[in-house]
Amino acid sequence: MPRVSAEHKEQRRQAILDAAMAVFIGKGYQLATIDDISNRCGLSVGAIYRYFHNKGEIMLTLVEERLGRTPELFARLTETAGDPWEQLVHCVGLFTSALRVRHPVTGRLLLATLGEAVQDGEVRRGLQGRFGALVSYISSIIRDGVAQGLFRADADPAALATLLLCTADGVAVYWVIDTPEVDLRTLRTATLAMLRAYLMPKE
Amino acid sequence: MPRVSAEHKEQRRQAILDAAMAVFIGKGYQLATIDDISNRCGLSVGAIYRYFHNKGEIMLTLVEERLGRTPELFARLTETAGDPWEQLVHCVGLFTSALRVRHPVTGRLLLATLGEAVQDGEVRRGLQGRFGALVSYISSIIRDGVAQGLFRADADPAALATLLLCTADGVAVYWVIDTPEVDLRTLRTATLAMLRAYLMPKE
Amino acid sequence: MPRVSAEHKEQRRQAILDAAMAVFIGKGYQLATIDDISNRCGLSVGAIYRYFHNKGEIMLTLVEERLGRTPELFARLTETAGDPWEQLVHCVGLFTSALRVRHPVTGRLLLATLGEAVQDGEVRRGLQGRFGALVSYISSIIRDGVAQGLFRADADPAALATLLLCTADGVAVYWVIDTPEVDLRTLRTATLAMLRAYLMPKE
Amino acid sequence: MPRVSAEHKEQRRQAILDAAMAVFIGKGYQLATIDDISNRCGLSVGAIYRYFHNKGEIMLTLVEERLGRTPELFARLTETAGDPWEQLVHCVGLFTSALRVRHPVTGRLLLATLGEAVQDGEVRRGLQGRFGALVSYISSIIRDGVAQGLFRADADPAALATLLLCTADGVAVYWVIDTPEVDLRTLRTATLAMLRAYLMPKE
DNA sequence: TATGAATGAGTGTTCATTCAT
DNA sequence: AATGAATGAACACTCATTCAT
Repeated sequence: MPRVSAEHKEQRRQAILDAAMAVFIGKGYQLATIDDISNRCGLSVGAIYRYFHNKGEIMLTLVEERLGRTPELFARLTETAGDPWEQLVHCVGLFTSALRVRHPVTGRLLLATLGEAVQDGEVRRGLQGRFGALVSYISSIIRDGVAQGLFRADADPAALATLLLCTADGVAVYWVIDTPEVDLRTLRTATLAMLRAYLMPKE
Repeated sequence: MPRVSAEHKEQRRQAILDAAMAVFIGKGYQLATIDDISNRCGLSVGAIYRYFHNKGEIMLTLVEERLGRTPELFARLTETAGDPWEQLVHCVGLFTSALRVRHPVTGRLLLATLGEAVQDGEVRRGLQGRFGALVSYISSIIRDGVAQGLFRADADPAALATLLLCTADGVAVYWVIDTPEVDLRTLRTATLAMLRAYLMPKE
Repeated sequence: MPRVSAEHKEQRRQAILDAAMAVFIGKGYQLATIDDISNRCGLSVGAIYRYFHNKGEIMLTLVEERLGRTPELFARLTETAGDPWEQLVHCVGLFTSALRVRHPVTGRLLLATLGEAVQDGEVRRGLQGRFGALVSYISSIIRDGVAQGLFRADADPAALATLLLCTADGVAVYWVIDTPEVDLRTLRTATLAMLRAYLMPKE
Repeated sequence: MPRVSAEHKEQRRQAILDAAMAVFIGKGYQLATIDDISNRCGLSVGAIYRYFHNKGEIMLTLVEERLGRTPELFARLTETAGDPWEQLVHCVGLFTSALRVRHPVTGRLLLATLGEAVQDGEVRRGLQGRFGALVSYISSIIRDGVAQGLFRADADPAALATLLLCTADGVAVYWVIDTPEVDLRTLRTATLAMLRAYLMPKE
C-alpha cells in the first residue's frame, strides 16, 4: 500500500526530468549540478536519488524518454497526411518549424546530449536508436513513393532518409547556437525544392 | 636570441594545442584536465599557464586556429578545380571523405566544441564565424554557377550553401558517434545527386 | 489486549536486534545502515525508530543483552561440571569450540563492538561489565580450587581469570579475521596444558 | 630534478601518517574524515591526496608501516637478551609495559585496525602478516629453548607462540578500553609464571 | 622560464532521522 | 502503529589555478 500514489511519484519523476532538462540545456550536462536540479524542481537532493540512481541515469532517461520518443511522435503526427510526398513535406515541416514550436527544447537537448554521446556509450546508443528509428520511418515513406511510381525509381530510400535527418539535425544544431545564416523557413523551402527536383523530376 | 626563442615558444604552444585537441576529443572539454594535457604534451602544468591564461582560452584558441581556419583551407584546396559544379563536387568531397582523411580529428573537435558553444559565447562566436565564412565561400561558387548559366537561375546561393553545410556537419556529428546508418561514401553520392538534380535539371 | 501486543512488540524488538547483529557483524557498525537493518528484518525504517531512539541505541542494546548476558550463560552451562579443574576445562571449552558452535556470531559481534568501545563510553562500559562478570565467575572457580587444595596455594585467582579471558578474546579476535595460525582445538589444548602445569604442578 | 627534496616529501608523508594515526585512534577509521587529518597535519586536503590515493590507503599504510614493522622491532630489541627463557621474558615485557611506554599508541591503532580487518581484505592480510611474523619469531625462540634442553621436550612452539600473541593482543585490547581488571604489571607476572611452570617444570 | 607541490572550493552521493499519510 | 518518502548535513575526492623554488 503505497503512502503516495503512483501518479504522484510519476509526477515527481517528471518534475525532476523537466528540471534536469532545463538545467542541462542551460549549462550542459557536465556543468549542471544535482543542486541545480534540486533547486529547480523543489525536491531535496536526497529525494532526487530516490528516483534516479545517479546523475548519468537522469541524462540517459532524458535521451530515452524525451529524445527517443521522437520517432513515435513523428509517425503519429505525419501518418494522417496524404500521399508519400505530402508526408515527406510534413516531416520536413516537423523538423524545422513545427518541432520547435511544439517542443522547443528538444533541439537544445539534442545538442547537450550529442556532446556526451562521444564519451558515454549508453547515451550514444540512445541517440543511435532514435536516429535509426527516424531513418527507418522516413525510408518507408520514400519506399512507398517509389513503389507508387510517384518518386524516381532509382532513389535509395535509406540514403535519402539518412541524409535528410543529418540535414535536419545539422540545422537544429546550428540554429541552437544562434547562427545568423540559419533561417528555418528558408532552409525548409530549399530542402523541399531539392527533394522535389530529385524525387519528382518530370513534374 | 629572440628568433630561436620565439620559434621555440610557438612550437611549445602548438604542442599544447595538439595535446589539448587530442584530450578534448577523447573526453570532452569539461572532463579533460590540465593534467591530462600536461601529461600528453610533456610540459608541466605551470608551463601551460604561461602560454594560456586558463583552460577556456585553450579551447577558444583551438576553435579559432583549427576550426576557424577551415574556410581558408577549403578555398585553397578547391579553387584549383574547374567549373562551379566541379568545385561544388570538390567541396562535398572535402566534407565527407577527404576532410576526414587529411584532418581526421576536426570532425570530433567540432562536436566537442558544439557542446560548449551553447554556454560559452566566445566559442559560439568562433563557430559562427567559421560557419559564416564557409557559407560565404560556397555561396560564391553557386553564384558563379548561376551567373555562368550552368545552374538554374532561381537558385538561392546562400540558402543552398547553408543547407549544404548543415548537412555536412550533421553527417559529421552522427558519423563521429558511430551511427551505423551513416556511410560517408553513400551520403556523398546522394548529396551530389540531389544537388545536380536541383541545380542542373536539364542534364 | 495488552498481553498479545506486548509479546508482539518484544518479538519485533528481537527481530530488529537479530537483523542488526547480522548486519553489524557483516559490515561493522559504522558501515551498517538503518536501511540494511530494515531490509533484513522486514520492518520499515520508521518502525525501527519506534523501538530504538537511534542507531547507537541498537548497538548498545546488543552489547547489553547479547554480549552482556554471556556471564550468566557461562555460569549456567558450567556449574554442572564436577571439581574446579573440570569447571575450568569446561570454561575453556566454551571459549573456544563450544561457544562458537552454540553462538557462532558472538565472537564477531565482540569484535564489531570492541572497535566502537574506544569512542563510545556506553559501549565501553557494557563490555567492561561483561568482562568483569566473567572474570568474577572464573575467579571464583579458581578460588574454590585453591581452597580445596586442588590448585597451588599461591595462585592469584583474579589475575589468572583476567589472563584467561584476555587470551580467550584475543583468540576470538584473530580467529574472526581468519588468521591461519589460529586453530581453536590446538590453542585449547595448549591453554589447558599451561593452566594444569601451573595450577596442579605435582600431577 | 625535484623542486622539493625527497626527504621533505618523506617528512610530509610521515606527518600525514602521524596525523591519521592520531585521528584513527581517537574516533576510529570510519568516523575520521580527511578534513580531520588535514587539520591535524596542517596540509590541505588536496595535498594529502598527492601522497595517498584514498583514505583506505592511509589506513593500509599505517597497518603495514607501523603495525607491520612490529616483528622487526621485536627481533631487534630482544636478540640481545641471553638464553631463550630470558628472551621470552623480554618479549612478554615488550608486549605489556615496554611496548606501551615506547610506542604507546600502537595498541590503540591495533584495535582501530582490527575492526576494519573484518571488512577490508587488505587490512586483514596486513594484520595476519604481522601476526604470522611475530608468531614465527617467538616460535623460533621456543624451539631454541627446546633444542637446548632448557624447555620441556614436548612443547609445541608454534601453538605456544600463537597463544602468547593472542594473550598479548587480548590484553592490549582490553587495556585500551580501560578495563579496570587489566593491570599490565600483574598480567605480565601471571603470564611468566604460567610459562615457566609449563616450560621449565623441574625448576 | 619551468616545475610540480599545494590549495581549497566545489561535486556527486550517502544516510540518520523526521513526519505526513 | 506502521510506512517510506523526504530532508539536508556531511564526506571522499577532484581539479583549475597559484606560487615558492
